[in-house]
Amino acid sequence: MASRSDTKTRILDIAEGLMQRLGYNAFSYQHISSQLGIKNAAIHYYFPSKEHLGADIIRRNRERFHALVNRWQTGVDCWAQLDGFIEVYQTNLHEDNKVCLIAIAASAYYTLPASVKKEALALASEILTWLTKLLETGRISGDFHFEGPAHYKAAATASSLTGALQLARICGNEHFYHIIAQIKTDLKTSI
Amino acid sequence: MASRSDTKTRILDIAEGLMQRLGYNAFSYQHISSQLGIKNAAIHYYFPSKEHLGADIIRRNRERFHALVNRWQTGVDCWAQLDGFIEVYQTNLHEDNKVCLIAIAASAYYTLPASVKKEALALASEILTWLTKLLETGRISGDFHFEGPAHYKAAATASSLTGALQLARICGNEHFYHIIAQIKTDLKTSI
DNA sequence: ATATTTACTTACTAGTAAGTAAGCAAACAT
DNA sequence: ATGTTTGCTTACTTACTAGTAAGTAAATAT
Repeated sequence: MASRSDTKTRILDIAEGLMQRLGYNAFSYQHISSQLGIKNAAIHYYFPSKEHLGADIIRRNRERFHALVNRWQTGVDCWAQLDGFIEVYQTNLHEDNKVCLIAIAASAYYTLPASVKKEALALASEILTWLTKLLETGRISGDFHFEGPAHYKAAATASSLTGALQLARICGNEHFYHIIAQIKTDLKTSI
Repeated sequence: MASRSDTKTRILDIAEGLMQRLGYNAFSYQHISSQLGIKNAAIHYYFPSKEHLGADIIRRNRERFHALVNRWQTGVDCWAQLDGFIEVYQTNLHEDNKVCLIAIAASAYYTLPASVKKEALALASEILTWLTKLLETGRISGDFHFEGPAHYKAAATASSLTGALQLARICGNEHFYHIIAQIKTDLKTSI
């Protein structure tokens, strides 16, 4: 008998991968159960509905993001933090061209159960808040160069990263690296 | 008896809206037929499979894009062209927070039939090619300011626009306008 | 006037989706 | 040793999916 947390974590791992590859509406309990070698109903034992599963997947992603940025709280320089953040997206690219959960949630938004929408908003807000602070701090310290409100630049940068993974799927992975290079170039360009 | 082209066009109109709102896997023949007041099988008469329908939706979008940019071939200035291009996205935002077909195709990419993938690639490539030329021309004429290869900047800009519609869904429409403002600000920032 | 094509509808199939109820063996608690 | 909880499986339901085959009334062609 596997321990509760083991199976639950394995379900989340597989479901997260499927969600990022296939989208919210195209992945199913059957995909998960067949990959895990258990039965469909076993997933319902841990996640009564797909809504619970979907919300938990995004929640876990949020927690991972918190853990990441908390490690940087004390004196990691701006460019290193930006690179660390970009690395998350690059890892998704390398892991079977996964797309970030915000893109997945957004494109299926009007079919999502309430709690999944809510988690998606929390994730997006937390990323934007953090990125805004990073950009503002970096601009003050002279590390980053851009005009306009920092939260505009944060939204533009985040949406560019989100879009980069999507464009990479359709047009080829090199487009991801081109976009990263451009984001960095733009932040280096002094006025 | 409705004429062939009337019904076919109406199917495409409704299906396109559903695809942009719900995603490729969440919209169904039943959604279309009930909205149109016809039967499910009538759609199969015009579009034997969902693959045909999906591919035709994207193809029509490509043709619309061609028609748009062809009107600009003779001496419309760079900023007017960029504004015209952005307006397409803004129209999607206003029409029930539709997301662009590239985002829809990307997030469901690994569930898409071959011909739909192919059309998505064609659409994305054509947009990137056009935008690259516009940015390069604008940089030479001194209208746009940016560093690095024009096709890098085109990819970054296009992915930012694609992402903007998605972020708007989750976080609120104001984010779309912030991103547009930032894209324009960045292109005005001289070195 | 007759034959054929067009634009559908009716009625169906096979597959898959999420979700549930009941049972059962192993682990654990007392 | 006994009872209870845990972690599942078996077996099922309801709903919906794309897709098909056969039929039909109106429009068109000859």
